[in-house]
Amino acid sequence: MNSILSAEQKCAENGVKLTKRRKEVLTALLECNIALSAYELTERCNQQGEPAMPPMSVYRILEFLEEQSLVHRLSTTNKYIACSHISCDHSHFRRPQFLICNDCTRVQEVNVTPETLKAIERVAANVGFNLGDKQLEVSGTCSDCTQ
Amino acid sequence: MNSILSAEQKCAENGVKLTKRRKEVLTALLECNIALSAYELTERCNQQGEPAMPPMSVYRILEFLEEQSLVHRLSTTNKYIACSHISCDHSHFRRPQFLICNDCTRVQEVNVTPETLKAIERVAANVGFNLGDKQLEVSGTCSDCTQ
DNA sequence: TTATGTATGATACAATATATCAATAATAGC
DNA sequence: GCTATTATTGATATATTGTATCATACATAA
Repeated sequence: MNSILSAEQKCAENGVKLTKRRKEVLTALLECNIALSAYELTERCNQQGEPAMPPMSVYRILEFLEEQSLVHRLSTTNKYIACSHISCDHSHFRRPQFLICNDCTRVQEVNVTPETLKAIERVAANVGFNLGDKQLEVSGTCSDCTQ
Repeated sequence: MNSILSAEQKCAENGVKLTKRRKEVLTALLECNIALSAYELTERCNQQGEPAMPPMSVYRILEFLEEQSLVHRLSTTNKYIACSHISCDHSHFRRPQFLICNDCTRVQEVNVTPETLKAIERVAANVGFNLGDKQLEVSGTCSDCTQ
């Protein structure tokens, strides 16, 4: 649970706090290591002995964790996943590119390459569109499921 | 409403039918020219004089229209938009890339370029991931909203 | 210690999506 | 044309997901 320490530190730097409840949610996400919906995550939290966590709180906390870049929201699936870079030092990553497996639902986080970004930007610029995205989500079949 | 004719023809070729109800839904989408949620679309359909269309039917019909590539589902926003190529002859387009404006919600459909696809595939292949996606969705600011 | 802001609890409800079965319409085969 | 079969729609119930709101607790600074 080194990640929790890093997360705590990161929050401190931003002048916000990783409270007990927030830790619970982040820990649940880190432990399961897959993408979960808000309600699935609520269930997980409530399987621990802690006082019951209502979905409303989970939504609020997820919003907070996302602002702190501790979790990512996958908008194509409406699920949340812990950032795979929590324990890394350097705070400036390239935009994330999520590879979502249609079979096992596993999600891998890699970096959008400059070439990809450039290629997408070029097409957008053709019609005067300004890219504002922070992330890319694509689905397919992961290595485990490609036999 | 040339598009409706093309759509009818396309369905005929596939051995399926563009029924009255399906036409209603497709027409509503074509007329408004923006992306709508299933329920928003339901409302639109029910503003016409036709017998009330329940949401359940709209969901079913949207599924059908999507299979026929007459409408696209934007998974990042959970909305539907008419394909901008319904009246085109050539049936084989490149995968669509949707440019979703965060300000006015307008959606432009362009084609994913081979370079983009290649760039994304390369990164995916690095971790043994097989791309299965049919479309790309990115958000930002459209030309109208960029003053 | 009081005031102020932040975080959480507790409910209610809105919005979105699916399951299921009955009724109707279309079509093929006779 | 008539019946068996399938496809489509109607009708209803319910599951799932997400937000609004106000009260309470908690921390921190003055």
